[in-house]
Amino acid sequence: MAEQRDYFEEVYEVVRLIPKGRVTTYGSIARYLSLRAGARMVGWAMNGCRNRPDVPAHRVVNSVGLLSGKHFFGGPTIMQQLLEDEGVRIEKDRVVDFKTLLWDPSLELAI
DNA sequence: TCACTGACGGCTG
DNA sequence: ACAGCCGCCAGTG
Repeated sequence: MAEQRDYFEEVYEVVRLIPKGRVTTYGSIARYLSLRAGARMVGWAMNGCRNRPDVPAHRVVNSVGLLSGKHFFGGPTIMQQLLEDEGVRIEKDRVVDFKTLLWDPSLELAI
């Protein structure tokens, strides 16, 4: 179907705005877009972004900085390598200094 | 139609 | 700090 969920596109747009070397969370995106569906649907939206190379899904982690979606990158270390290549340190599938690197659209974009 | 699952998050003990 | 439970929406058996 040509008609994707509108919030899918909105999610992709926000994800594309994430600066290199920064990360954000599913919940932050959901809150920024006022998705009452919650973070789960953001994750579901990311599932559809696998066909979209321009969407840096690796910069999206869960609320504790855990690379919960690493297994969906074709390998258990792909997501980690992508992040480390941008200067984000990963330790035990978790973003180091996650709270500092967190890029919350609700704050940074200041809607 | 019901039940279970999932790239999550918040609340409670 | 940690573990468990519930709610949220969509897809699948």
